[in-house]
Amino acid sequence: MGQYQIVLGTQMTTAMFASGNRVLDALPPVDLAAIEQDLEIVTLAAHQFTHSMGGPIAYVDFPIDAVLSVVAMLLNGDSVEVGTVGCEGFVETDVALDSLVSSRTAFCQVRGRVGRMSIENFDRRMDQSRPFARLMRHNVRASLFSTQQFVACNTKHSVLQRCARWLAMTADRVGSSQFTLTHDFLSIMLGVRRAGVSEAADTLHRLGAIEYRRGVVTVLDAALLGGAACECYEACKSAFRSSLA
Amino acid sequence: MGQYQIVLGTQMTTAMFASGNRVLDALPPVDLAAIEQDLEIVTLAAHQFTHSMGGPIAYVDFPIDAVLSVVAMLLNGDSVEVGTVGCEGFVETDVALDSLVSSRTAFCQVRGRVGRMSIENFDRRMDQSRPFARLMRHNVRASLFSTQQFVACNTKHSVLQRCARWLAMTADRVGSSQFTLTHDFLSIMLGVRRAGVSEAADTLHRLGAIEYRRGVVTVLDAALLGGAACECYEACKSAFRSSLA
DNA sequence: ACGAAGGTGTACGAAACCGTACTTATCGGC
DNA sequence: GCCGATAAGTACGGTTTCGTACACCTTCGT
Repeated sequence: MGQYQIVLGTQMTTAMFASGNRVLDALPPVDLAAIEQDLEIVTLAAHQFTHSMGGPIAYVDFPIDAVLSVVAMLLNGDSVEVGTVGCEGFVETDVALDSLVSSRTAFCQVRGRVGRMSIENFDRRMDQSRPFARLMRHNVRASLFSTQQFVACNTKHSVLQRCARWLAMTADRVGSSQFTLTHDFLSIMLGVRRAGVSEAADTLHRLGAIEYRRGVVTVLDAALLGGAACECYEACKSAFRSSLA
Repeated sequence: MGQYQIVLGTQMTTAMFASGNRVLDALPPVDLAAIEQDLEIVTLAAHQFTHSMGGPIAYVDFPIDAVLSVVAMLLNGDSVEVGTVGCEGFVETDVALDSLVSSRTAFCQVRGRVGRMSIENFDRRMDQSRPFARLMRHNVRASLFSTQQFVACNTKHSVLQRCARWLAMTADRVGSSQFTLTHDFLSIMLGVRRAGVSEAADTLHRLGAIEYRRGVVTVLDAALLGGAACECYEACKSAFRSSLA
C-alpha cells in the first residue's frame, strides 16, 4: 500500500497503484486502479475478531501483512483452524459464493494491515467486472483446495510436520522472517496440546530452522523449515500461486 | 428421475420434471424444466472414477442415488476423503469457481445414478440463469463448510464418532437404509486402520444401530446412529439444507 | 466340491499423542 | 528492583490409535 511507481504504458504514462494484497494486485491495472478508492486500510491487533459465524458480513478483508485465521468451533469449546489467510487471499470467501452471512469465525492471528472493502462495493465489483469475479472465484478455489489439504494433513501428519507447515506458510504470508505467535495459539489452531507444540518447536530449533522467544518466532532457515514441513506446505503454496495466473 | 406429475400452474397445466438431485430440484420450475434435456442419466459402479486431479473437467455429476467421494491423495499413497457428495450436491465444485481443471480426484463410493451435464451446458447455465448460478454457488458454500467441518472432525473426534457420522450421512444421501461399503474403503476415507473401522462397526452393531454383512451395511436405527455420531453430522446436514433455501 | 479371493474379527506390542501439572524464564508495570 | 502475569520447558501416567499379523468366514468361479 502506498507504493506508487511510474509505468510507461503503450498509450500514456500512468501512476500505478499496488494494494499489497496479491489477489487484488493480480487484477488488470484498470480494475486495480478503480478499486483503490474502495479500500480502507485497517490495522488489526492480534486476536481481534473480524467475522463471526452466523453474523452478517459487512466487509471483506484483503490482508496486506496481517494473517487471519478462519476457525471451526466445536460444541465442547475446541477451535480448529480450517483456513489461514494472508496477502494471497481474502476473508470471508462466503461473499464470493453469493452469501451475506458468515459461515465461520475469523480473527487476526498475526497483527498487521488489511485492505477492507465494504460488501456493497465487493458485490458491485463482482457484478460489474468479469476479471474481478474470476479472480475472486479462483481464489476461493485455492482456498477450498487448501482446506481440503488440511483435512488430510490433520488426519495423517505428525504434530512436528504440521507445526513446520504452519510456520512456513505464515512466514511466507507476513513477508518477514519474524512474527508474533505463542505456542498456545498455534496449539489451538492445529488442534493439539500446547506441550506438543513446545516439543515440536524445540525440535525445529535444534534443527536450526527457527528461534522462539516468548511469543516471537524467527525463521532462521526457511528451506530447513520447509523441509521439516509436510507436502501440504508446497501443495497449498502452488495452489494459491496458480490461482493468480 | 422419470417422475412426472401433473401440476396446475396459474397460467397453464404443465408436466413437472424432477431430476432426483435436490440441488437441481430446488431450481425454479422453468429453469428445472429447461435443464432436463441437458442431463444424461449415468449409472456408476462402485469405485468407478469420475474426475481425476489435474485433469480437464468434461462434465458435472449431480448424484441421484449414487454417493461420490472426493479425496486428497498424499505422496505416500494414502488417500483421505475431503468431501462426500450425494443427491444434495454435485461434483466437481471447481466448475462453479470458473475452473476447467479438476483439483481433486472423485470416484463413486456407493453405486447408483447420477445426472451428468456437459461442462459446456453447465457453463452456459451459469452464464444465462441467475437462479442456477446462485444455487450452484450456495451449494459450493455448503460443500466448503462441510470440508471445513471435516478438518475439525478428523482432528478432534474419535474413530467411532467419525464412522457413525459417515454412515449416517451416507444413509441420508442414498435414501435407503442399506448400501454397499466395505470396512476397508471406509477406513481409507476416514484415514484410519481397517481394524479400527471393524471395531467401531462392532460397537455400533452392539448398540443396535447398524448391521454389517460382508460389504453391506444396514442402518437399523438411524436415530441411534446419529446419536453415536459427532456434531459434525448435524452441522453438515443443516448446512446443505439451508443452501437449498 | 474345492480353492482362491475378498471381507471381517481379533490380538498385541509400539508409537504418538493426550490431560495435566509443575517449574522455570521473561516481560511489563509499579 | 520487585511482582504479577504470561510464555515456555518438562515430566508422567493414561488412552487412543497404529502397524501388523493371522485366523476365519463368505462368496464366487471352475
